Amino acid sequence: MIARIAVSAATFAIDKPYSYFVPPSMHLQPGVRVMVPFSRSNRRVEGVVLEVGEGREENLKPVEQVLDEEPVLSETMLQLAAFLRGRCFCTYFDVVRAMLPGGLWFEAKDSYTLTPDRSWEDKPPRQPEALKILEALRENGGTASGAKLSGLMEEEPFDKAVAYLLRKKWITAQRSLSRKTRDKTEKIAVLGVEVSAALAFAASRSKAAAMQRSVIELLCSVGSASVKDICYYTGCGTQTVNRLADLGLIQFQERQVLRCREIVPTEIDGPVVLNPEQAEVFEGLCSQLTQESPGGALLHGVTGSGKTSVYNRLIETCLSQGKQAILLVPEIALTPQLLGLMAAHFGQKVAVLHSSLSVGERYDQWKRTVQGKAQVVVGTRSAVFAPCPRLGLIILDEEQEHSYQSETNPRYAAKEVALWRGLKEGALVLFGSATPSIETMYQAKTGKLTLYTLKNRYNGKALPRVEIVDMRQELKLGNPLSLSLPLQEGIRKRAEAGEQTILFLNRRGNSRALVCVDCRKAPECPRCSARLTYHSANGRLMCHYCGYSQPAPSRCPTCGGPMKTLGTGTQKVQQELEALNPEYPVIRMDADTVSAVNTHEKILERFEKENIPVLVGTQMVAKGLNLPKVTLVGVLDGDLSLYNNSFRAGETTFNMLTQVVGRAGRGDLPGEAIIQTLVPEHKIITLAARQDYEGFYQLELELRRVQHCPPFGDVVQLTFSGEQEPQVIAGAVKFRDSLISCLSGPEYRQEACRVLGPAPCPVVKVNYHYRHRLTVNCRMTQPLRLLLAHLLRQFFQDRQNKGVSAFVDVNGYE
DNA sequence: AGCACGCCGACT
DNA sequence: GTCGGCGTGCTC
Repeated sequence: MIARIAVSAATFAIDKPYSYFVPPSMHLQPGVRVMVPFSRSNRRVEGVVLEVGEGREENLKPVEQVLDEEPVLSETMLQLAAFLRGRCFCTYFDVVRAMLPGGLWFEAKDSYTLTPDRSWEDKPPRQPEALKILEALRENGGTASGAKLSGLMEEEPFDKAVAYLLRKKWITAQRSLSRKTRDKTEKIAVLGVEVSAALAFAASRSKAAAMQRSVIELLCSVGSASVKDICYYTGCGTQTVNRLADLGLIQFQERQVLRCREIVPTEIDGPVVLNPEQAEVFEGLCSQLTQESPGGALLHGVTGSGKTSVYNRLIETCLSQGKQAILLVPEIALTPQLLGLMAAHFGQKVAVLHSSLSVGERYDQWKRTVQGKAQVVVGTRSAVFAPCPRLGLIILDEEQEHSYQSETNPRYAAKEVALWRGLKEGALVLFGSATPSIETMYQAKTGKLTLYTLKNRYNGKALPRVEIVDMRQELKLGNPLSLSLPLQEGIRKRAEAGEQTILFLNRRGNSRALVCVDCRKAPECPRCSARLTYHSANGRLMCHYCGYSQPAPSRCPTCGGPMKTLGTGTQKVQQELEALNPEYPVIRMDADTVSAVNTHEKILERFEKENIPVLVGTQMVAKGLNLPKVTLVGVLDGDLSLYNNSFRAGETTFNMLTQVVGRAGRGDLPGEAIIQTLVPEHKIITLAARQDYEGFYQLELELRRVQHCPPFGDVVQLTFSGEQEPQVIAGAVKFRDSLISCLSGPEYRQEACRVLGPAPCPVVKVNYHYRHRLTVNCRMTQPLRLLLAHLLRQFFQDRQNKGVSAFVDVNGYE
């Protein structure tokens, strides 16, 4: 018997099913993980069995070890892996890694043992590292783990020294595998000595140990802190903390990690009741669900139309047929209500996969799903791989959100995976949205998906009235503030009536820079071409791209001038408001006010309970809010997202505006929205103000048609990255040239491809890696996909591109 | 990528 | 002679 195996060590250039000989005593089936020898050195690597069959057994290496009793991947999942491998330009194993929970993986632990040959004691080796290792082993009773030994020195000399010692046969190496599952405890550091002794020690340390001193000082002032927090607040590495523990100054304790968010089941009174419109949609979906091959559907329902109730009833129906359902949401943190509702309705049958789950918990949920104990899986993107044995339904809520597209290898689109599984496993795939993406709506209009529409709000209330304010006019009228006169007036009126207003700044809300007042320069990350972000929580500057951190300087490093923080603008708005209406309290929600303690639910809770008149916030206030007393919503810079040059700029802006406007008037009181903009005549803005999705769709679709963008064409981005910028560019140019020359060949004649670039990525340097990219505007057909895969393989095999990596994004969001 | 193999210069 | 650096080629 031979087995075809996807091997973890295979890179993109050499990835394929590798054949291995199955020893007669071994029982193997597809989907189990194995250890196999690989490459000339026969190092043991992990693999997944793709198929088992007869074949020529000569010259094959044997499968060494079986890691699972039962397959961890079903036949369908293996097929899906093969499909995604071709789609995402990645290896089999990249996909397998995405499909399985982290807790299933094994960690190789090396340990080393002294041999009886102690000749080195008389004639010590010249390399100091080698001697250090030998002595450490002797002290430790002859055997020690690799982790402990490598902690004594830098990584590279360690590897060299070990290789040398193995060659000399002075030590032997052993490798053991253990489950990576870590429990949900956290390492807490406390002082091991008196505060005065610790401070004395800190003072006695040399300048070089500044980190140790700041750790001690931190612990003296707060008593105890988790190692993670210590690293965050002082900027030290874990090795500094460990060093202090070795010196006896601090001790470690284990503490149970508090689960980030316990899901609180919503109070529900009886079963979900649908209004006539919902009932009609539900009937349609239900009959589709019970078909042999249900296909896909799009539920387009205005904000507040009660899509969730339809999901709920549909999941119920699915379960009653003895099948399982997957509900995908863009971001777990932003959908507490939905989670509560699911927990209330389905109780123990729900498995929730959220990002703050520990590896072990994730593994438990995965197992419950495999065994069919969890019948409803709720989670983010990766939950689309949930191993449901009898899948009946996949729902993607807020289908237009870009979090459904993976930005790391494998760069898969959850929508595509959902459709593939639906087709293969006979499950209904339902996309839901108030503002469907152009591509999805196009599919619905052309009959690939069945379209269902909910036109009315559940409570029968009209959508908010929207007013557009021309900010150029405001300037002419002599109003220099970021709040226009109509908005000021609106806020005042609501406050007097005891109602609430939300002001929305169209920013990501996570970047505050520190800028020099004199020379206007902001400190940049030494590893990236990006500004450092100021974190007021620890008074440090941090880099969002690579994690670099340094203490915030009080003086400008270039000119010595005073430094000032440059916020997201929320602070400025707050100040304006307080100057205008000193009697009304205002709360702010942005990167600066949201923290681990002051979570955004807490801020919202305060806003609601204390009936604070105004909430000013960034994008984080836009989603999933249901606050009945909010009757006015103001968007301060409605056009901002129009100015990025992605083909989705119009769509993003329209979605954002619709979403924000929909926050007003959720209760019994009618809502109103004010959009401030510098381009009041812009079609996207006026359409959003009228809440005219259909008009927006027609406009945008025509634009996409002319630009050959989805759904009419594809935008492929090939990104090249490496430490040597000229080499990266040269590699990209070479790739472009061979792509162009291939495209001029006869078999690609009819493919109208435009190849642009290479151009530097918006952030050129990340962690010392320069990134440049090519943009290909084309129709992503199978031949073209194969061509790109072929050229990529060629690229990776080219010695001149050593140290340069490349990846492909199809219709990504950057 | 990772690792062995082979060729070449340096040093005991 | 032996050690270690570096270029080359292969991975069932």
